[in-house]
This record gives sequence, structure tokens and C-alpha cells, in this order.
Amino acid sequence: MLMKSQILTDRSIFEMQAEICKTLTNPKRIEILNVLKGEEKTVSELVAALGVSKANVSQHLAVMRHKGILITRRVGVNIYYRVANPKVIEACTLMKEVLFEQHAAKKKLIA
Amino acid sequence: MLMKSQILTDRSIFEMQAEICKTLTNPKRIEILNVLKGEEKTVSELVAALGVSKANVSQHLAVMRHKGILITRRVGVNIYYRVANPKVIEACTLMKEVLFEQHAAKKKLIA
DNA sequence: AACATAGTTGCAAAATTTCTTAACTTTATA
DNA sequence: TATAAAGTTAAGAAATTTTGCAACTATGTT
Repeated sequence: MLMKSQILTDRSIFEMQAEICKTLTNPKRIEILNVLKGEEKTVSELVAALGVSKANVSQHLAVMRHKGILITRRVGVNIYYRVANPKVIEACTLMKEVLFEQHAAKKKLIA
Repeated sequence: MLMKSQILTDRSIFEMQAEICKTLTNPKRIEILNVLKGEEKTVSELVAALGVSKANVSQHLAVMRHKGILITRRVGVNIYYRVANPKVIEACTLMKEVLFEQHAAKKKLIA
């Protein structure tokens, strides 16, 4: 299905950027991305890895798929999910580093 | 004020990472980061740049300050805000690139 | 002290997210 | 065709976020 071409205005860029960043604001979704960082996985494999209900995992996957963060591939009865753009993982990693550097700076204050 | 040292468990890392990423999920906050990318600014300067109420800007600044994303410096009656860690800007930039690459890929489909 | 300017905070309504349960679709196999 | 396995989706309650408004604090000036 073809979509109408969309102009990126200054204002809408911030809104779209905020939208896509929402992907990273849920601990379970971050954990999913962490698992998918290395290789594609089926929904069942993700369910096993996360210890969360199948429906819930599927919903989180749908959120990321609709935002173009994840891509799917069907093989028989299984659906494999993988990360569409490695830059998402890079951004994720950077934010984790920010977190760790904050933690390190805090420890320094105490010591 | 000194805080108790906090152990980073596997599970809590994802939660804290999600928390810090929430900073980037509001278009106004992204716009603020965009303005602060180059140099520090006072609240009034940000209010003028964004065209949003002072209270609202202040609230968004508080969100980012409490998460350690922004740092303040008082000069007389003015308070200057700046970005604490450039990696936040890098992460922001990466996500914008993801957005643009999605847009480019979509245009390609239509052409 | 009184006042103006710069900025913060509390509150409550509106909007958004998250999670659970249950029903549903799709593919493969007996 | 019937059944099971894999995955998706809908609906509603609970939790979280967002925002505007009003009240508040802090600094500097007359």
C-alpha cells in the first residue's frame, strides 16, 4: 500500500521525532531491542526471554513495527522480528552510557 | 545532598534507561534540546525561542534537570540552562536520522 | 521597604500509555 | 475437515503525562 508523500516541516519534525523516541520509553521494549540487537527472534523466543505474556510482547512488538523500528519475516507458523535500522540500537546504547556516566558521577560525589 | 549509592541490577537498568529516554518523547523538550545544542540559554530566551508559556517551559526544563540531562547556572536574576552530557544530543541526532531515513525509504517506494 | 523581573511549583482536568483477559486469525498437520 | 500452535487484536481499567492557571520564591532596583 502506497502512502501519500509527506513534507517534513520544522515543527512536525520535532513531533515525529518525539513519536519515534516513544519507542524507547518502556523498559520491556528496551529489553526487547536488547534481545534483538544480536539477531532476529520469533515472538515465542521473545516471550521466553522476557517472561512476559504473549499478548503483551505482541503489543510491544506492534508498537515498534508500526513506527518502522522493527521488521518482520514469516517462516511457516513463526514470525521473526528484527531491528530495521542499527542507528536505533546506537541511540539506545548512547542513552545507556549517559545513564552509566550519571551513576559514576554520583558515586564519585559519595566517595 | 548526598544520595544512597544505588546498585544497577539487570532489571532496573532497563527501567532507568526507559526513564531517561522519556526526556526525548516530548516535541517541546526536543525543541529545547535543539536550542541548547549550541549554547546555554536563560529560561526567558527559551520562552522567546519556543513561543510557549514560561510556566510550561519551566516545567519541561525541570523534567530534564531532575533527570540530570540539563545543568543550571545562576547569574543574577537569570538562570542559564545547558546540556549536561553531549551524548544526549548524539542520541537525539541519531533518532532524527532514523526518521529521515524512514522518510527517504518511503519516498523511494512511491517514485 | 516596596516593587518589578525571572523563574518555580501545586493543582486538577484532559490526554496518553500500559496491562490483563478474552476473542480472533493464520499456518501447519493429523 | 478438525485441531493445535503461533501470533494478533479489541476492550476496559489503572497508571502516567501533559498543560494551563494561579500562587509562590528569589534576585535586583528604586
